[in-house]
Amino acid sequence: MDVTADPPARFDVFAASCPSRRLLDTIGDKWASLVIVALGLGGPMRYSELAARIEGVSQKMLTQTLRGLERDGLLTRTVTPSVPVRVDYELTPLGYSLKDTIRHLKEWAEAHLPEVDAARAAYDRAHAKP
Amino acid sequence: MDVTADPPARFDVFAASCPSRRLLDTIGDKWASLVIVALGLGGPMRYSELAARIEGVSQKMLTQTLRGLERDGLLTRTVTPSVPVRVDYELTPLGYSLKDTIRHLKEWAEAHLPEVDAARAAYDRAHAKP
DNA sequence: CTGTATCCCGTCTGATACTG
DNA sequence: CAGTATCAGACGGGATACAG
Repeated sequence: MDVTADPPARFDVFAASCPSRRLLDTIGDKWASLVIVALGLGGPMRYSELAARIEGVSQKMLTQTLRGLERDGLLTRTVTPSVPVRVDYELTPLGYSLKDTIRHLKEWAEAHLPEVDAARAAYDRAHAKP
Repeated sequence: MDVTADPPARFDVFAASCPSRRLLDTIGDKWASLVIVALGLGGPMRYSELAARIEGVSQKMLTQTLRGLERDGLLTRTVTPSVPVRVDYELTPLGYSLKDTIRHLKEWAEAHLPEVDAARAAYDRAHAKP
């Protein structure tokens, strides 16, 4: 291995190529974060349970999201070849660690979202068309 | 104040109408989070400084992002009517508190992104076309 | 310097229909 | 049950031109 070729070790979030952008891709994904929270709450869940629990997600988006999270090593997909088939999803330790991080977001939201709402209302009032 | 009328106090992240979705809209927004980090790092910054610091952001997106954050009460916009005009942006206390939350994300990223990369590589290898 | 206004294309998403 | 395939519409976001 060539030690002279390892610039990616440093993080520069402002660089377009910073890997941290990919984390935001996951966290920011509405469905991905909901899947993580759901699995973090109640342990393994079946496909259909997730579909029922997460309001508004389409079949396509759920599948797509699960594939992405599986690829990133955040959850495992277990197929039981019964009839009909049964597929369970479960967070990996990596997935659990991310869930804890998401919990910080949740706490911030619960603590400060009312302020954001107030700020929005004030802003909209000030900029409303007369 | 009418205590009988406060159902929104409970959070159900799985409900389509949950206010927490709006937090993800902000955090997940690539440019919004970068603006917050940038301002959290070096105090107030001018429009042009932000544009220079945040690699790859277009004029349109920067302005749009700043307006959104201002509306949410996360930063203030101060216009100095000189010639040419000067505009400074600064985090509010609310914005600073969110910055701390984003820092948790950053720490997770630095600690675990290599694992995600490894997982992706393994997944892609396993699913590659032969 | 700091925006606003338009055009426009690629991506994302949701329905719908079909399969192992 | 748990997906895959396909298509059309909505939307984000960049490039460009122009204004206060």
